[in-house]
Parts: sequence; structure tokens; C-alpha cells
Amino acid sequence: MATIGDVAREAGVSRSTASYALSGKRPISDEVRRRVLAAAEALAYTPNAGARALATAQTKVLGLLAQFHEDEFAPAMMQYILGVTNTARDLGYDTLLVTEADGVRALRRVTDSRMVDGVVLMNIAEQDARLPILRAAPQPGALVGLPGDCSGLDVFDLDFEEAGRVMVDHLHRLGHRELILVSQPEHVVERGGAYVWRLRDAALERARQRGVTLHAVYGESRQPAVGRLLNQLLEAHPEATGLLINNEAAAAALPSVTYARGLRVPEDLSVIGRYSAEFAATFSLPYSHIESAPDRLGAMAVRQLVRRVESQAAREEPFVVRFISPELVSLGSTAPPLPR
Amino acid sequence: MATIGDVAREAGVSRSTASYALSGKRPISDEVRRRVLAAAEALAYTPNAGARALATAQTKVLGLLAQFHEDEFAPAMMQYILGVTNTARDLGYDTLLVTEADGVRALRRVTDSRMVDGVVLMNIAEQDARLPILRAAPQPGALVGLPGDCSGLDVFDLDFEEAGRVMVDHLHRLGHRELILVSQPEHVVERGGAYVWRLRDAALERARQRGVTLHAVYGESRQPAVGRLLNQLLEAHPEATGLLINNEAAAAALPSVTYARGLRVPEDLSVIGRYSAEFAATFSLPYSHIESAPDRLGAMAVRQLVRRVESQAAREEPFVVRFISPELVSLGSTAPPLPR
DNA sequence: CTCGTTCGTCGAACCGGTTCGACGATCTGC
DNA sequence: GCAGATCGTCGAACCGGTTCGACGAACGAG
Repeated sequence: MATIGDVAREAGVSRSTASYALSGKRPISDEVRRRVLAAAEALAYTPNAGARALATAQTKVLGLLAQFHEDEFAPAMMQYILGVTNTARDLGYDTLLVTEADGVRALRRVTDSRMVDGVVLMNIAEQDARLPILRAAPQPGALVGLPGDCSGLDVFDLDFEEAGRVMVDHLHRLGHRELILVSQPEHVVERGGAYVWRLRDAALERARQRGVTLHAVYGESRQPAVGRLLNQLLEAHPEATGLLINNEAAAAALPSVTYARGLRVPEDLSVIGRYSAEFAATFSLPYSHIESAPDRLGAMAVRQLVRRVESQAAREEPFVVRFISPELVSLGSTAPPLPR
Repeated sequence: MATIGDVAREAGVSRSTASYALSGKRPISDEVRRRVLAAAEALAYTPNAGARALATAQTKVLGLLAQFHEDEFAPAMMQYILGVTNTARDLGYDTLLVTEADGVRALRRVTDSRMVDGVVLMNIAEQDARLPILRAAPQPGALVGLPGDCSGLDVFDLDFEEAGRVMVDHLHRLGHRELILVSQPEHVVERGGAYVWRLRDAALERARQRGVTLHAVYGESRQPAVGRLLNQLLEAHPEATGLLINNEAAAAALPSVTYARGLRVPEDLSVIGRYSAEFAATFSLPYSHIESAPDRLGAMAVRQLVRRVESQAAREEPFVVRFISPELVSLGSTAPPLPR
């Protein structure tokens, strides 16, 4: 493998001149620049990433810390990851994907050893043990998901409160007066998944204001449990005319349940979900839904992160907490309730 | 951030002694070792990854090159990725996930710049332009998926030929004489996805031997197209009593189609899929299926890769092409056909 | 008591880049 | 024709580790 010393020798100049010719950081005569570029081309020179990182204190790599819990819906994660890796690459960065169960240790390793210039954290818990580490780290960090304490970090998330209100308002306006909300499994909340109750509590509050009855329950993350649960719910609340779903697995399982029960959507039951367009497309889901825009969130986090990485000025700006406002994608799965 | 020089000064020894005390590569007195370890602890010393990579020519990072095509089923990919990242971490490596569309450029970048010690390639095409690059690279490489030319690389894949035969044999033995096989979309084949025709051709051959009629068609990767296709197929071949599915999206869409058509599984239609346990669980799929074991494949590829990375002897062993033999997981979705 | 080992430690070089200060050559202005 | 500025290049130092050869002290053997 050719080093910059080889290039310099081939071009008949010093190492520093070769470096300047390649980087353009100092004026170099056209003649010499030509010779250096030709030599680099001829030797197929590529700078050694480790050496460059050592010299410049920049690795051009971002860390992406994601955790996969047994009872979580892995497929939904993929879109976030792609949002991050693709945006990072567009900005000139590669991505170190760390899925280690011990997130604290993983974060320590990649920041302390200076493997990365910045870190994106996913699966944020209400009380996330990784946050103190990240705040103390020399690299900037960005979160996809809202923790209890946002200080010292840039945070990006869907506005789950507003999502809950939009769902309730939409069905209330159509005339529905009794609704069911299926959330994620209780484990997700216990682990600190605040978005679950953020959506639920806002929906409950809005339902109260509108005089709507809302049955809010935890869901399951797997078949057949989640299908069973949906059946039980529909049985237990025969008066309910609307179903709100903040749970990918439940959304995926719903079509078979409604078929089996002979329920027509939206005539017998209006449905609104909360998931991504990608998810809806791959799973055939015919329900109107709040778009959770995972790729957009990943991209936003990376862009802000890279700004802070690359500019001292940006690093001193105040931290941002930015919510994507929920957009209701209408696929015709809601309608006024039938008169009974 | 503390360097090894700081640790040495704190412990009152030279940098080299500190290094040896930490690595144990030369005998060091207990007294000095204690002091060095204490100093490292006190200063929260972590070696700089770039510097170490430069000195040792080892980065302790593996590259994972995956490509996401528009018309592919992204959720299925997640399991492969987790198999790779988790196994890598167990063996002391981190993973650079590269999803760049231009795979050749991406591979050049990570190998030429020495960012990684080895590379795992996914989404292997029959004629994969990345392979010549990988063969010429100084780092070893492993493939998940079977290319036309396996020379110079370790290859891991499901035995799709055998999978096709197992599917046909299983239904033939139950008495079925007319079957439908839904494969991936034609694009996947055109792009070089050999596994599609490997399974199909083996199934056709075996069906011919057994005197079974097999209608093999390309599928779609998205709803609603894939649902429409399934309906058309069942309509076009009313005599078919068995359905083979080598297409995740089609498998996910099938339950609603059978419900809608009033078909009972397995009484009216026997079904065998080809996907992972994880996929089956998250999607509620009640079908007997060939387990495609993505996590196991990812893990195997990484283990072999790391062996070659870490041992000169291993690097000189002949290259392997290893197939996982298809295992039929029975969930009761097959039965003898009803007499007509 | 001395010589030859062995053991533990140190200094220096090296990995492959980047960057700073200096220096010689050329150009400008008077 | 000379002082001073400008331009292009070079040498050396540095980033933070690892590793090799050497060297002094302690040790055992004769």
C-alpha cells in the first residue's frame, strides 16, 4: 500500500509538499501539483485513516448506538438506521453501528478511545444511563427520542403528545364517542419508553375535554399474544367505534383480526395507527396513520450532529429539542360511526 | 484525555514500560505493574484507537456492506445485521455499517484507507462487482450469499436448492400434485439474486421427478401489488392445493388474502414459507417454513472472518463455501389435500 | 570474588499522516 | 541595483501508541 512518502518520492518533492498539494491548504505551483496528483493516481494512494485520525483528531466516523430488546419490534428500527447511515455518508461520514446490550460500556468505549467524532443515541429511556456519559464526552451527541432531562444534548423526536391529540380529535370530529387505544407492551414503559405514555396521556386528556370515552391499554409485541389481545378488547368494548394503535405489532396483526371477526373498516370500526410510511407499505396496512418519519428523524439528528462536529461556532450554540409535528396520512380507514 | 505518557509520568516509569505493563507482553515487576495500573485507573486512561491502529496495523473494526434496494424487503435485513454486530462484539470487534448505494466505491474506501480489519458482504449478486475488489484487498472477506464465482473468499448461505426440494417433497408426500411457487420479484433476479432461481430451479426439477405440477412465478415486494398477485394466482390455478413462498412480503400478505377468499389453511390450502423464526414471530405467520437463520449465517461469517484476521495460519487455509441445511419448522399449515 | 545470565526497565525508532516555521528564489517598487 | 514582500517548498516536530535493542542491577555458579 502506498503512503504519502511514496507519492512524494515519485513526484520528487517532500512529504509536506505532497500533503499540501493534495489538501490544497497552501499554495502549490501548478507544475508540482500536477506531478503529485499524477503520482497519487499512479500509486493508487489512499490516506491511512488511522494516521489521519491521529494527526487531525478527526475520524470521519459517527457512532450509532441502538439497543435491541427481546420484546421489541426490530423491523421498525431499520428505517431509523438507514436514515442515519445514508445522511452521514452524504456528509462524508461513515457509521459505527453498536448494538451491544450494555449501552453504557459501549458508549464509553467509542468515545474514550476516540473512534468517533460524534454519537447518535437511539432507544432513549426516560432515565437513560448513557446520557451522563455522553454529556461528559468530548464529542457532541444527538438523541432520537425524548429523555426526561434534555440538557446538554440535541434531541429529536416525533411530537407524541400532539399525535395523541390529533388522533382523538380526528375521530371525535367524525362523531365517535367511545375509543380504544392500544399502546406498546408495559415492558417498554418500564424500560423508560416515555413516548408510550406521552401519546397516551395526551390522548386521555383530550378525550376528557371532548367528552369521549377512551379505553387505554398496554399491548403485546408478538403474535399470537397481540392478536388475542385485540380480540379481547373488541369483545370487551362492543360500543367502541374507533381504534387507536401506537404499537407496530398490533397494527400488523389487526387485518387478520378484523377479517376473522367480520368487521368492516371503516364502516364497523374506524382505525388510526402510528407508524412509518415504509412500515405501512411493506405490511399492507390500509389504515390512516400518523407518520412517524424515522428516516427524517435520523437525518435531522445526523445533520445537527455534523454541524456541531465541524464548527466550533455551532458547538457553542444552545442545544435544541426539536419535534416533528405529526402528520395524519389518510388512507380512508376512518368514517362516521354507524347509527346503532 | 489521558495518554500513555501521562500514565507513565504518574507511575514514574517510561512510556514503554507503561505499555508493557498494560499489555503484559514483557515481564514487569509486580510493584511497577501495580503503579501503572493504578495510574491508568486514576487517569481513566483509554488507548487512542487511531494511534493504536497506526502502530499495530489493526483497527478492531469489521466492515459490513449492505445494500438496500427500493424494491427489497428491508425488515428481513435487520436479523442479518444483528447477527453480525453481536458476534463481532463478542469477539472484540466493532462494526462499520456501510449502506452506500455504490458498493464498489464504499468497499474501496474502507479497505484502502485501512478502516477495517475485514469485511462482510451482504446482498451478494451472481456477478458482484465488489468481489474483484475484495479479492485484491489486503483484508480478508466473507460473504453472506452465494455468488457465481466463490474463489478467494469464504462464503456462507442457506442451501436454497435443498430448500426447494424439501418443500416439494414434503407436499408431494402428503399427496399434493399441483403446487404454486411464489418467488421474489423479477428485479431481484435481474440484479443478480441467485438464491431466487436456485430454489426455484431445484423445486421445478424435483417436481418433474415426482410428477408434480409446479407453477413458478415471480412475486412482488410490496402491498397492494403482492396481495393482488396472490389473488390472481389462486384464481388462475384452482386445482393447486399447495403454496410455496420464497418471498417475505408475500408471506406477510397471505393471511389477509386467505381470510378474504374464505380459504382455510391447511384444509383448503397447504402453505410452506421460507423465512426466519424472528420474521415469523413478529408477523404472526402461522405457516410451516424453512428457517433461513439469518443470525446464524451472520455469526458464521464473522467467526470465520475473525479467524482469518487474527491468525496467519488461518489466512492460508483453503477458502470455504458453507451451506446451512434447510430445516422445516412445522407449524401445522400443511395437510393432505381434500378429496375433490 | 568474578564472570555470565536473567530480569526489569529505558530510550529511540516507527507507524503515516498534518502543520508550523524557516528559507531561498522570484517579483515589485523606488 | 537593492530592500522588502511574496510565493513555493522543505525539514522537523507532533499526534499516541507499540516494539526492538541495549543496558544496569541482581543473581547464581564456579
